[in-house]
Amino acid sequence: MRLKEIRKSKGISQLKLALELNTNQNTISRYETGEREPGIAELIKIADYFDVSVDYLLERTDNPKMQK
Amino acid sequence: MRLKEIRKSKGISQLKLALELNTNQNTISRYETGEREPGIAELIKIADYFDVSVDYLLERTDNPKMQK
DNA sequence: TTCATTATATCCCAAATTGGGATATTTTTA
DNA sequence: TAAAAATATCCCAATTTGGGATATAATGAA
Repeated sequence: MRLKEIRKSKGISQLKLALELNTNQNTISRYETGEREPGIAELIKIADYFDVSVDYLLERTDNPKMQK
Repeated sequence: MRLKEIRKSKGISQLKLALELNTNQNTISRYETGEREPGIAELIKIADYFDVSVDYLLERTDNPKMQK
């Protein structure tokens, strides 16, 4: 996941992101370290929050935005 | 997930898909009925097998292909 | 139609994975 | 360098998962 990179580019902390997504800071940390992975619903929440495609979030494309 | 629709458009059975993805027919069935959901690795396997974007698979875009 | 075959859904269960609270560690900054 | 902020890790109960087995549904040939 490109989560850490995206989050940092927006300049927000794990804690702030966690609050925005109604989860915990440790959960975000574990997504970023790859220790755990989000389910689909969470994946989509993250992509939507940052306004990027899931494919981009998963490092499957260089283009951040999904096609409509 | 748009899995059932995509699979049918390719004219293959759950069993054949399961064999291609090294899993079981009942697992595919449950993805299609929404009873269970795949992890990220499986999601990507499915998208790659059908050559569609994860966003398309997840019904987040009308365009099947991801951008490179 | 009926019977056989193929396709799909569901049951049970052990194992793996998850999220949260608490806390430790690391990083930043005053 | 001490306090504060940010991030990582520990433990654990609870949820979720995949697989084997099997039930149900759909297809189609005779």
